[in-house]
Amino acid sequence: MSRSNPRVLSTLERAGGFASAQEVYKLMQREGEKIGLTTVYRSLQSLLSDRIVDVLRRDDGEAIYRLCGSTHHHHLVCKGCGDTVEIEGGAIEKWARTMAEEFGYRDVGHTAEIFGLCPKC
Amino acid sequence: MSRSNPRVLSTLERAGGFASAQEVYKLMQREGEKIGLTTVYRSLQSLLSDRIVDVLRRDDGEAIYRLCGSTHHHHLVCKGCGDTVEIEGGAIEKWARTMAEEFGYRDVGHTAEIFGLCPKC
DNA sequence: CGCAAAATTGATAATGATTATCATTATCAG
DNA sequence: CTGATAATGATAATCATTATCAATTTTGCG
Ligand SMILES: [Mn+2]
Ligand SMILES: [Mn+2]
Ligand SMILES: [Zn+2]
Ligand SMILES: [Zn+2]
Repeated sequence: MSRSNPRVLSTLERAGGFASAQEVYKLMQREGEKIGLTTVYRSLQSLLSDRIVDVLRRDDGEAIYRLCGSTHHHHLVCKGCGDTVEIEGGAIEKWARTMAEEFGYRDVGHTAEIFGLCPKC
Repeated sequence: MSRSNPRVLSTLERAGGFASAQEVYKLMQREGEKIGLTTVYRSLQSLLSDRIVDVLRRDDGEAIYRLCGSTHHHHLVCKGCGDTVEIEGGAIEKWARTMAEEFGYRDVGHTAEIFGLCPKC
């Protein structure tokens, strides 16, 4: 299919935190990199399916990406400022396995996210 | 500035779980209700700011709404046929509260979903 | 009741992110 | 080198959401 363009990953690293496809694209343009918006979208999708990056949604619905730690984890996201904490999800993992087994589901995965207002907000 | 059209809330109630603005609109059309898409969007926004409904995002970014008070539950979804089971989330609720408290987050909500292959698939 | 101000409505257009096309270009195996 | 295959990116299409704005309904008061 298609591989991720390494310059996209490098740019996302340099960005530090979360960045949208549009933002990564503009960043690369500003730094004189010659790349197409399509390639940025494709690369981020590829990084996502390879679990190299995480994706979240801004309040306006725009998808934002960030480098992901290697271990499986979940997020505690601030509704106010978007600040994010990576948290451990042992209880969730067990819950997902238990529920799946109870209803005979196989090949099971899950999503879980907590959102609220951080201490600063 | 503008109030929620009560028929929108009534339709969201009847829908049972989550529904997007587009879905609420189509539902009302199918049932012969005369209403504009704009009013549906406006009403859901109003219900949101009045804390009558919660909003979440689908994977594709579409905003979905649900009644705040309705019985809270989670879903076990089949990746093959789309069949869905509503499941208890007690373990999740506790996990969410614990994590939020640990990091000082207030006004906390969460999302959680399990997906896999159902016995038939 | 009249009637004008204010609120609601909804058709329509505009916005903006994301995705689909598809021809061009780069890369690779033999 | 050469044909095949993969990557690229300009462009157009999609689609949810939001902005406009004129028409309609409701409200409040003499
Ligand atoms: Mn997990
Ligand atoms: Mn829950
Ligand atoms: Zn915050
Ligand atoms: Zn199934």
